Amino acid sequence: MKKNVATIRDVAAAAGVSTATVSKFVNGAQRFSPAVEATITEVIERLGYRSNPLAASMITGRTKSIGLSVLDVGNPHFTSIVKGANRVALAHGYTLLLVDTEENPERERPLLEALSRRVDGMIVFSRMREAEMDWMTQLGKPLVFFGRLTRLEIPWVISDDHRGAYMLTRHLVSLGHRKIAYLSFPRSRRDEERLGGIRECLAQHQLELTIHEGSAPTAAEGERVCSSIMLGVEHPDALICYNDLMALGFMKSAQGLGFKLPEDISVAGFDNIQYGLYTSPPLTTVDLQSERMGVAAMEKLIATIDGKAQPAATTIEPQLILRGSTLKRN
Amino acid sequence: MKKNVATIRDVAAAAGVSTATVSKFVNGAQRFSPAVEATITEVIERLGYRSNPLAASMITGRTKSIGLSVLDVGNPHFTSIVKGANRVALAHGYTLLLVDTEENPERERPLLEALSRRVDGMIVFSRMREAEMDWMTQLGKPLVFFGRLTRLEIPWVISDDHRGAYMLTRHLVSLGHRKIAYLSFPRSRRDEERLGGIRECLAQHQLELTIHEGSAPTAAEGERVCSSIMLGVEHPDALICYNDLMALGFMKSAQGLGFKLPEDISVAGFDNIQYGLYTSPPLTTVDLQSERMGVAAMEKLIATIDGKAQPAATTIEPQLILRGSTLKRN
DNA sequence: TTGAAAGCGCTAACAA
DNA sequence: TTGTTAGCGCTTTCAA
Repeated sequence: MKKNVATIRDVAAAAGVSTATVSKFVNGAQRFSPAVEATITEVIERLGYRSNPLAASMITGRTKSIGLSVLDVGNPHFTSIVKGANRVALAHGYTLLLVDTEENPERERPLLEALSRRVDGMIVFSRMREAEMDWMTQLGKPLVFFGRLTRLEIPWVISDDHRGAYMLTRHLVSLGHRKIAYLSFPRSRRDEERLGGIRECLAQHQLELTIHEGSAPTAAEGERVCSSIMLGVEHPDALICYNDLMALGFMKSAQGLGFKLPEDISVAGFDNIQYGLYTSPPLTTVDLQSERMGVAAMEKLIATIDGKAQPAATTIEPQLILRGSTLKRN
Repeated sequence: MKKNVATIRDVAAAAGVSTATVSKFVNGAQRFSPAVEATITEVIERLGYRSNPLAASMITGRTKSIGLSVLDVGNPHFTSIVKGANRVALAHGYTLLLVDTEENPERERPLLEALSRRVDGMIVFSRMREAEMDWMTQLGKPLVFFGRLTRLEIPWVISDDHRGAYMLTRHLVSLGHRKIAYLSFPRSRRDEERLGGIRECLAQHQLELTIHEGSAPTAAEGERVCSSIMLGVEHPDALICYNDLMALGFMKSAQGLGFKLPEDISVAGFDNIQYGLYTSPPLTTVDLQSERMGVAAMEKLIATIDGKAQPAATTIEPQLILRGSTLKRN
């Protein structure tokens, strides 16, 4: 596997035309005389010529690739976002530059700064607070952000977490639950929105909320906190988890402790990851439409790159998915 | 967010030195007089100069990015590979260009051909047969392939699927299973290796194998085929699935049909995806070490790029993970 | 230690 | 319709 890659000059020379002509031909920029067209086609084929995209990008300033930064591709929520974004990118001829910051905020800035020079735009999922994000707007590239922004002029895409949480809580209350607890993940900006939705609903019913703090949005963390939630003086009769992964871990651990689900406690999460379908009982959840979020973000970014005006914010409506992990109390 | 990006010339002019000097300084190519060093440092800082990686790549021919092509990021097996590969890439200063071919073979070639011009090397997961892959070696970039190759001179990384299948089957036989079935996925090159391992073991015990063909490596497919496997004249007492996803779907569906697992049928898969832990019963599986495969592939590729000699093949040993979905017969 | 100059492979006016 | 020319921003001999 070695070099000898044909350049546009080789093609031009072999075809007896100028490089400009070849360039225009390759980019389909105009029409040509049949003779020239035939020759160039033949020469390109024979030499196996392919335009060097780097050289082209240098001049046009467009790389036809888009940076996507997520917190953890291993989390199905983010994986779905990547899927959705990738599909749209592909359809528009863009390639995805993936960055997985692995929930490490220090990593984000240098990674994104480097990335920004190689892409036409970026889609960013971050744990940073808005006050620490000003540098992003200095990057000189179109951006789309996952999450609500109040000050920075970056278009964003969000799911309506508050509403989703409200819907879920309301359902739990209507099932007769009175001792509702929330397993939180305060590091996430979405945590407080979910908490807000839960609180709003509980307040309307004069119910209390118990909060247990989680320190990672993972199944392992759900397992870890389970005993402290379930083996206190009085355990909740329903637990809302920050996400499905935590719910999965919690359920497993609770069952290991001898609790019957959903009889002893109803459990629900957020994200509607596929794997919530395969637990026993299957997991009630709020579908945040992860893949659609990815699609929406990528569409918005590409439209911005193409100079089409875009509404700054896109909100995606969640859907409550009822399954066996939540049960009516009597 | 607009242009006004400082170039190396701006820095050189402002610092009163040549662009060559700035270039060498930025790349740490040599030592400088304190005066020059101080000035350049200051000017770079003041102008917010960052080297344009595209321009640099044009000359050096190195992009510091690596293409990774997988069949479906949504499949946890591939997600883990991406995780592993990404971690190594990051540690070596490389960025990942992700390609998700979505199990669509026609897509692979054009995608990889385009990709090859923007990266220093590629790691490829493909459903293509070796006979159709010659064009890959023409790409002029270092490659690493996931899967065994006999003719092409591309380094590869594999898990020992044959051995993994053998181990699993042997365990099932030792548990007393006699009517073993395999839910296959013939489109995958690894399917026959797994099949081979199963067959070898069963032959040693004079046992028959029933094969059910699956058409997608997904949970949905596992659900779909369940009834035809379980509701025939006589159902198997153990089912090995091509992968964990199919096993997850199968188990759910079987339980829906009223079967008790693992009493009525033992089920096992391949990959050791995280979610096999959260089913009831949890899934027995063969851990193919997905993340380690990603790590190995990336390490091998980077070593190749760096001109370090590498053994052509790396085989990763699988590990049998026993959980509740397989049970002793009596 | 520093600089001059020659490109890397391509595109984009502008002319012809 | 085709060609000339002037770079894009950077690295790299080679000479000073």
